[in-house]
Amino acid sequence: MRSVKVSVAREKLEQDILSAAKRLFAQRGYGGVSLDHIAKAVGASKQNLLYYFPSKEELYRRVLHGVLDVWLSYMDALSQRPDDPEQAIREYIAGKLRFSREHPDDSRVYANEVISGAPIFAAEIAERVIPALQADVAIFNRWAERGLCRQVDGRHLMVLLWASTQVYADWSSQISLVLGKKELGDDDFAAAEALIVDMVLRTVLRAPQ
Amino acid sequence: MRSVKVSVAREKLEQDILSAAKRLFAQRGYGGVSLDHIAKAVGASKQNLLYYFPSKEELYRRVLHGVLDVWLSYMDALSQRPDDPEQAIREYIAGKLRFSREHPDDSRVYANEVISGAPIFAAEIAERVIPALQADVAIFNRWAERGLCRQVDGRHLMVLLWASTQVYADWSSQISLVLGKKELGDDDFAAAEALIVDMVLRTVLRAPQ
DNA sequence: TAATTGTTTTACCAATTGGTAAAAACCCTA
DNA sequence: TAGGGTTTTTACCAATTGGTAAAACAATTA
Repeated sequence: MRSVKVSVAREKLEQDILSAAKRLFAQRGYGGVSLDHIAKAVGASKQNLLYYFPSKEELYRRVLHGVLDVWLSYMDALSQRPDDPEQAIREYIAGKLRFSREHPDDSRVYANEVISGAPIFAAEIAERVIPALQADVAIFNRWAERGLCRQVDGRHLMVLLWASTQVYADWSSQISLVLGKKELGDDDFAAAEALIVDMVLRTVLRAPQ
Repeated sequence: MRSVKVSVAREKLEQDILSAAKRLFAQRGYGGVSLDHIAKAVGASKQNLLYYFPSKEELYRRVLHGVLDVWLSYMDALSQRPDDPEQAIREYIAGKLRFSREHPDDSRVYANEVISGAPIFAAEIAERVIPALQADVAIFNRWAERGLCRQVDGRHLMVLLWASTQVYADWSSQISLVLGKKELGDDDFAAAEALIVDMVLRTVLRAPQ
């Protein structure tokens, strides 16, 4: 039976810490960030931060957990339209690009962890990502069986979809240079979406027009 | 007029340091690696390492420079076959996947740097990568003019090619989980190549069969 | 208001960080 | 074998690292 007011204030600071930590981990990776950096970013002391999170690794784990929540929430588009591959694929790609646009730091934290071999993440990926992926692969297979789409290796296709959408978050600094802009805009994401959708539909659909 | 023998020994250790540093930076990022880590990895002392490289940042710069050399060396496949888009694209994709296969640490160092906003790399990317990219884009445009291929946004297409090939180095830990293997094999890279080539050719070529 | 609980601050700690200075060891050539 | 340059080691350094212990402060409730 805890007090509501205290709980709210506590939750607020806890969230502030988590989001500051996410931003910094995204930019510099786990080893490149100190508790002091994070503490200063939220205007608290390192010891105060350690009151909320017992260790740096535990804080990082919490960040990762939240990142994975967001990541997975953009992954169920395929199952929403079980009878319409074209629309399902369109929405999946649009959703993943929206994720890159709206949650670039989540994408970067995820990428950093995976690049370093997912030392902390591996178990959670195996438990949460792989089943979601297998569900999506199964959907492709069912479409193929019903003649709604061509037979494809769903696993490699999903990898390609992840790669080509998340790159617009993770590599935004380089893509900006490539496009000659300070940062990516709506038009750039629209162009990316058009290209990726076009490519995937051409490859996956049975009868492209 | 420097002594040959000394120079060879020196070069050897210098290369050892560079490659150990590359491996560690690839795995943990710049901030996650200490000079002591690198020194111990090559069996030398930190101070000895600082005799060869004046500072950690300078060592990192040297690593980045080498990485970019390798990266760019896989980027000129398009210009090798100026009259045959299909073969040029096939070879470009095969080459980039070979890069992921043979130089995964180079790919990861590159990715880490770009993800963190390319604080040190930006200038060199602008100087060396962008021109190479523009050359490739120009090739696509010329093909389109001559009716050899469909009109596409070469910049986004190149981004997609980078993303979908390098992901097999940077995300190998996650892709292994997805494929249910301990590590990626020849067959996986072959499957990836088939899918990517298929998709790109379908999209880019004027008359797909 | 007193006691209790929850939160923040102060004071530490040993280990590690990137880096310097100088002495010592090594190696080649005159 | 002596000297001179090159390389490595030893000895430091101040700052920062993640983390602990306890005191001080604030808020809530009996």
